[in-house]
Amino acid sequence: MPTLTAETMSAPQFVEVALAEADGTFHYHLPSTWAAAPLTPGTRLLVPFGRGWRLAYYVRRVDRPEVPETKPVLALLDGDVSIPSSLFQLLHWISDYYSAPLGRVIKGAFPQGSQAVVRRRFHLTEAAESAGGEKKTALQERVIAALKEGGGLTEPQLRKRTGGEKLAGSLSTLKKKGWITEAWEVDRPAVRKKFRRLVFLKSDPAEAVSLISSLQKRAPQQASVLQILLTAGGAMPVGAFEAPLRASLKRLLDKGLIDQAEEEAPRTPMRPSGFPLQPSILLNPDQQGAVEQIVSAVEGKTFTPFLLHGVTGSGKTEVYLRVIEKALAQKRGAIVLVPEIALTAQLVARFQSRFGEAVALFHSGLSPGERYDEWRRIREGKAQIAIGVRSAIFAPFESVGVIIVDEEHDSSYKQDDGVRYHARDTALVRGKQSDAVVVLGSATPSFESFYNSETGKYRLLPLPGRIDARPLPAVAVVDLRKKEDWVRPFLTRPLLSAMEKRLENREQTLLFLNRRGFSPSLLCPDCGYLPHCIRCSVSLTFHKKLQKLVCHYCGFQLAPPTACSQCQGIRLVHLGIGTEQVEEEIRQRFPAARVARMDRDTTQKKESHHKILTAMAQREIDILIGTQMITKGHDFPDVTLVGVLCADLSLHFPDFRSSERTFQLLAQVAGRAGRGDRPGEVIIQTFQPNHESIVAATTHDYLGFYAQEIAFRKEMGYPPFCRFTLLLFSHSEEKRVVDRAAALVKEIEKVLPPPKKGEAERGVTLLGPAPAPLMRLRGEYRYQILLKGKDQKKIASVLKEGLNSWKRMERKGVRLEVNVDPQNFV
DNA sequence: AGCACGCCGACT
DNA sequence: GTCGGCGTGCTC
Ligand SMILES: [Zn+2]
Ligand SMILES: [Zn+2]
Repeated sequence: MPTLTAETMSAPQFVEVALAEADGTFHYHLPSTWAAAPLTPGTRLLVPFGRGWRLAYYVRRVDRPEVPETKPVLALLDGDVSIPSSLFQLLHWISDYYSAPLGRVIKGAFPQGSQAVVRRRFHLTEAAESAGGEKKTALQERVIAALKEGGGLTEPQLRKRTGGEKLAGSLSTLKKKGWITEAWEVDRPAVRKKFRRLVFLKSDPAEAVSLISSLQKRAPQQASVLQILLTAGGAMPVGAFEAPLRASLKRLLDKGLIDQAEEEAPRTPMRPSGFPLQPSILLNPDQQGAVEQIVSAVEGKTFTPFLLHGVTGSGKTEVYLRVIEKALAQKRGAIVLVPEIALTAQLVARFQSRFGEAVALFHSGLSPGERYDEWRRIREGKAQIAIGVRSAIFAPFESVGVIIVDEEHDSSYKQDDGVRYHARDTALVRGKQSDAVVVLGSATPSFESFYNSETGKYRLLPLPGRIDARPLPAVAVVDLRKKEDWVRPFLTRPLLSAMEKRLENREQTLLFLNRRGFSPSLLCPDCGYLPHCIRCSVSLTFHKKLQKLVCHYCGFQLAPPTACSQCQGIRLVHLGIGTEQVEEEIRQRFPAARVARMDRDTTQKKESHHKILTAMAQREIDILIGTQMITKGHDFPDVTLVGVLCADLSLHFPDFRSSERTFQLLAQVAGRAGRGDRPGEVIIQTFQPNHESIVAATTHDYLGFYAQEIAFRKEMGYPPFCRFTLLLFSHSEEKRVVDRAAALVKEIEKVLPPPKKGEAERGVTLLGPAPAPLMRLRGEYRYQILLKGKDQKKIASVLKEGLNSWKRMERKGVRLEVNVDPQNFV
């Protein structure tokens, strides 16, 4: 490997790069011929690393490397995509704030699969042929056999052919013995531009016409091909010609009468169809006021955060559309973030009917190719609006004018593994970095956001009225403690009679239960035993259709036992209820009704989700039962009754936000009732009819609920009055986890800032270690510690020191994950 | 991620 | 004694 030092050559160029596979950054020198290479941050490079090659991301130039000897960058691996510099700034912030390796953050900002693949290929050596007699393990034998048969193979290819999960060991042994060699290679990305062949006329239309008539007799098919081409405007993709004409096409090409070329054929996500065009509606005064304020901020091109607080049906979307128009007029991009389950065809149709091709779409249903093409449409300036889920915050605009975060309170904006960023908070930072306007919209804003609007950090824009002044639905509470009202499990007299009325009137009912499956556990009443997951500390959910007990955390499945495994009792009973059981009960109760269920189990297939929604819209369903999924994003004008079967479920989460979440959920569900011209009714069943979340939901009183809860948060010193960072330790041996967590706590305690003068509490306090609410997951024990403080900067510095200690400490294989601003404490 | 190195208990 | 698995640190 040619290396050089600062002394051996004149003015070498040094660069800092980040890798997705190794934390930190590394320094290399550029080949001297590249000195003027225009590198932009995020540019992908091939570098030597250890004994192999890696893909690396260019970060910046450095005057002087940190290490005495640097290796040279080998090649530029940039394909058709690059990251705009304004976005790179944001990636830096994410890496820093969420304490995630920069390389991994950068990797996540590129469309998946669009990167060149750097890997090694193994070959058999001569020595291996002559070393037949030496002893080898079975896996090693299989590797050799596979290589003998298949020539050079990559690791995934070998894995497939040998069935070996743990190949690494065998490969390195074989390599050491000199029986196999490896060669590094760079392969083209799996996701690439798609091309199609285009044929076109070489002559102008007049000449073509005379050509056609001259061919008419001798070669009528060729003439008709030319005619088709002429009619199509002179050019057409080969694929658009019917098969019988292809031969004539080829003859024309051979004769040189027409020509062909390759053209990119962009893959576009399915466009929703069948929705009525919504004309630009007249704004009510509140909407008008909101639009004016936001638009003037957009014109000012300064970072301005707004909180648009409007109940469901208050016309937030129309406000968004107007604001986006303004940003586009300024030649700046717009990003619209929407929670996954709210990103419906209905919403997309609305944006596309207004903005057409300018809309690029990002959601989990796209193929990698579609995602890549949509990404490039934005990068190349062909699309100005990115609408999508969490990761759409990385839309590669050079310049963003407005970022909208719809349903900003939704917890799906927080990524819960890997780089644990919060898209709403990231949106605010991107807005600040780009001098853009950020609009957070919600009917039930997160307390953090509403608090920020009270302190003046955000500008509050209330939309108090519903369009057409439709009243909010009447909400009734049914006390589940009154067992005399129970007709069937979780189906009470008041709810059933309200449903009967809807069936008579040919109106629709939504039943909401936040729990899928048939029953959340089986119980042996003789000994109290509940079947648990073998790898997680949760009971197994019974799925009737599947005839399996399923772990909702790790997917473990078990055939349902016929007898108790502890006492052999055979009277196993279902404890609690899930949507599957509700569906069964409802079908029995209302045999004539058309019943459907929408939850993760019934929407596995790609189009099933859409099918249910369409059936619902066309009134082919009388009663729809579902989980969270039914609560967002669709207008069902004929739903006049919403039943919440058990409102308590979300109250039991081990989380200081559980009251807030429950209220938000209930408000959201209630918003599904009465969106047409008929008034809606909501029935909430609960064991805690006096709980503040439920009381507030019955009166649609966000402000009252907020006032009460925020006082409680203040008293307890919970967010928004403090910040949290959660550290999660995990390992299959419980005592190691406990021990290592305690050891780190000891280290962290040394660096906690002292209390301010006159205050009892330190600037950052540490809670734990304590078992995580889900103490075991996939066979690993989990303990956590929580850092708490008013000043995020202080928490961050404690965290940094803590992580430094962790790096130096004995870790005994225990994993540590950092979760800044955790939303999910399980 | 992949590799080398050092440590420690097991075993020819 | 030395083999092998585990844990740790390093890769520019
Ligand atoms: Zn039993
Ligand atoms: Zn499990």
